[in-house]
Amino acid sequence: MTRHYFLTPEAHLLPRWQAAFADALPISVLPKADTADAVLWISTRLPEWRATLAQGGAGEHVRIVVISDSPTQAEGLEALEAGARGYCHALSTPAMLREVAVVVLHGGFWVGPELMARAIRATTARQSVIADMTDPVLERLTERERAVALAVARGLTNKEAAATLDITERTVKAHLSAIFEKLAVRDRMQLALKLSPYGELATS
Amino acid sequence: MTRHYFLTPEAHLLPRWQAAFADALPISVLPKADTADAVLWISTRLPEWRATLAQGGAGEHVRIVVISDSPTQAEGLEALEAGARGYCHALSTPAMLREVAVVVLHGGFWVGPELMARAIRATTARQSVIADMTDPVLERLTERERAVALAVARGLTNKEAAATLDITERTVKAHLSAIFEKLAVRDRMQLALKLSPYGELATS
DNA sequence: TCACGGCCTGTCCACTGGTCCAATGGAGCC
DNA sequence: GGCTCCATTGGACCAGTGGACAGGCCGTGA
Repeated sequence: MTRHYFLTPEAHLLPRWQAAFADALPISVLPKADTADAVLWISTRLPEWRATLAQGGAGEHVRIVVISDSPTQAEGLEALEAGARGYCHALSTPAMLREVAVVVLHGGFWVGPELMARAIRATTARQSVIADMTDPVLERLTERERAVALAVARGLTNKEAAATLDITERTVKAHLSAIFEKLAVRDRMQLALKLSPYGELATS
Repeated sequence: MTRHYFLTPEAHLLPRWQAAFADALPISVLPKADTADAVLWISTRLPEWRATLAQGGAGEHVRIVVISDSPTQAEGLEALEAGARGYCHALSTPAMLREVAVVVLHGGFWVGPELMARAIRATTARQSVIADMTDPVLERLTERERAVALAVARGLTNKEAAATLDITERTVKAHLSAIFEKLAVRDRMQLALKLSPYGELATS
């Protein structure tokens, strides 16, 4: 049988929680290790909910759902990052709570679609930059200049860039002059700042 | 009743798909609008799976799960970004497929834990940095050093930093030496790279 | 063939960046 | 009063940077 623990500062159940799960248990501290499947509902009204979440989710068969009186995207992300499998409104209807329980007990994640969209977007935005070599800034440079620009923006000195590209330090300077001219920057620092979104790219 | 459509190039079912859902239907083109709940399983062996996913997921009561013969995180992110509610291995066991179906039909997302972790990490990394003013890196510096560090990381020359902070260029150098020492970086470029997450902060 | 552009290299020079050594004044602590 | 930490500045010195000017090699296209 699946147990539903509700961890709140007041250690009592809201009527709708009881309506959702007949066997709901109000608690004020983490329950003992439970062999059976269980859902641990943690309220964000608990000041130390983050810490509790972090320790409670460690290698257990317990699914944790964070419930908030006023859900925000930032808070949701925190909850998920800390190991929660779900994040929802504390005043969700009993039917909704049961949905959430079904999802997390079956290995899924329950988050708002907007939150999910945001999480995904942030992830892909990062790598799309990496994948996208034909940027307006970099495409103005020749292939060799691009290599020099990335090396320098990575923090290498002229000598080091020369070594990695197997050319003379003088040549690096020549390319740099062209780069500064084309990108309208005065020095390597401004170049690095202009190319900062490509930081991950340059490092790899 | 829940319908399960399997969209593949060959338009035939694998045995395990049939084992998972008695009413599974093999298709080669998008089905007509379905009023009932339905799960649309799209195989990545379909060359145009991205496009199909994008148009198929538009405002329907159909949950889309992308199945891949060789799942990767990048592909998973693409799928989720394009509107899929789940992403899993095409050769998952029937029991697993049923789990996935339960989750997505109840409004959840089914993604690998690693994938989820990555998505979350990418999102929170950016903003936690901005929100967190007392970072281990910057808090190792004195107040004055911090100001110099941010100015320099912003791309200012020593002379300019001196002017904005209303001190001598010589003093800027002194602070910089201390900064390089404390943060264990060799020059202003490395400093800028180390502080690059603070770019937004420094500019403002 | 000649012109043009990308790529590579060289020398000379002025400026910038970074370090070493050294010093002063102020704030806080035992 | 000593003592420590911080901010400030100075001089000297050398490595790193960037510009000016000049040349060579090679491929494409008029």
